[in-house]
Amino acid sequence: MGISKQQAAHNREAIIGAAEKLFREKGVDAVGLNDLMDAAGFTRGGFYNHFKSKDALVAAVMDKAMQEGAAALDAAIAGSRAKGRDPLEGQIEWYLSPGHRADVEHGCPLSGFAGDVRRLDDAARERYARGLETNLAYFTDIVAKPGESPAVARARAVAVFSEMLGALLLSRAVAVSAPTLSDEILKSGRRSLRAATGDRRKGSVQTSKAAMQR
Amino acid sequence: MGISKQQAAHNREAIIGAAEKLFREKGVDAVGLNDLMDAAGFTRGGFYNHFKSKDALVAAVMDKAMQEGAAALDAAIAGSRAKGRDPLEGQIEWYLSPGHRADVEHGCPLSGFAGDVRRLDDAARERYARGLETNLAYFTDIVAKPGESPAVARARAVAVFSEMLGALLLSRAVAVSAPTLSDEILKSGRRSLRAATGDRRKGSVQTSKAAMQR
DNA sequence: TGTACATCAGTGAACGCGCGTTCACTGATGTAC
DNA sequence: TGTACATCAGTGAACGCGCGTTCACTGATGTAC
Repeated sequence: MGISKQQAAHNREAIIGAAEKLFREKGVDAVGLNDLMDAAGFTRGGFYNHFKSKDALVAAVMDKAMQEGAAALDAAIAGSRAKGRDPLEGQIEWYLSPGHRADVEHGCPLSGFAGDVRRLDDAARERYARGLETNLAYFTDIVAKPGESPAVARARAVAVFSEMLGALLLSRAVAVSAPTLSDEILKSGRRSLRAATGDRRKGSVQTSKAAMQR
Repeated sequence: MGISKQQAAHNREAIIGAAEKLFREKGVDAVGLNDLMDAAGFTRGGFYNHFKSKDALVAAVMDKAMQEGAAALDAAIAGSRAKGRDPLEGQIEWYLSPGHRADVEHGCPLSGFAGDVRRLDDAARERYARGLETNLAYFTDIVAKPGESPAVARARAVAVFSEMLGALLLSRAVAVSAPTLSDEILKSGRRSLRAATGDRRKGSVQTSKAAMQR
């Protein structure tokens, strides 16, 4: 079964794609290479033509997830600005929505892998940390208030994102066993974050312009 | 090797204790019954004299962890009050401390199991949800401002705890690969929560109420 | 441009290993008389 | 109170299974001439 280089590269991406989906859904440990290769449409043995080991795949998956996450955030911010809406508000509404709670697969990778990272190997953990750093840079941008020092904006970005991620994780943790509580967590998070960031909008012309530049 | 009923009950607790430690540290999936029974000081086979299955053990461990967590929180609140200190501030300082970040084993079980819950079986998930509910009841108590409606206090409790848990999880996720960022997350969380709850003492009830309602 | 051959992605059986669980066995504990 | 026996916690070998990984093999692709 000879295969063109182009096709091979395409197949490699298919494996990473299938892995990302399964890893987020079931956890890295719980997904076997057998299931994985089946899902990607190949037989077990071919895996090692593409990756040195399962750990190497995990690192590649983390890379892809973080890159996609950053691209999605970037696009969402640009979209909000194009419509004259506040990007931070848009993020909060989406992040703490029932839709995002249900869609671990395509949602924020920082939340999707939050439970696993601590136990993954060095390469994967490093990529996660880099992804978080990128994410916080975006948030520093969109939480900034006019005249605020970068350090203060950054600190608020960290706090805001912590609350978003914490609420989403707790909400997901009890989504099946306590759906009412799960909804309540999302709702309280949305309200609290809206209140904590809402005063930013008054005079936000300056903000968004400044934010655009950096 | 006949054994007294008392000794047997004691041994059962030893298994649960060893399991709790290992589950939190390595994750439920990653701990085999072999390792587990070794750690508890017994041979593999005896496990099934005490538990129907690994899932049954997981539920028992979750029970114990949540019970201990609630007891510790209760004691900490009582301690703070006895010393005339603010229990919420005490909780925030402890929760977002480097010590708690490092001590997954004995720390807050809601954070320790946050990554695993979604994938555990019904019994374990239910106990986690009940533990979270208990925890939020305590927090509603300690975040409450004079004259505040219970619903508003509850919403703030959920938001405050979400931020605490999110910051702790993110901090732990990058503790090895990005220690500076990890420290920064704890620090920003402490500051943000102190600021958001500090006005409670000065009795500026009106302001915060208005802020929460919208 | 056409032929000969090396490359290498994909196959599927097999490897050793550790998993969760079962089992026959043991012997002190706890109970019935 | 003393004896006879059922109970059941702990033992350690064994079960089938799926894991991550290796391997010899295949055949179309890509390359050298």
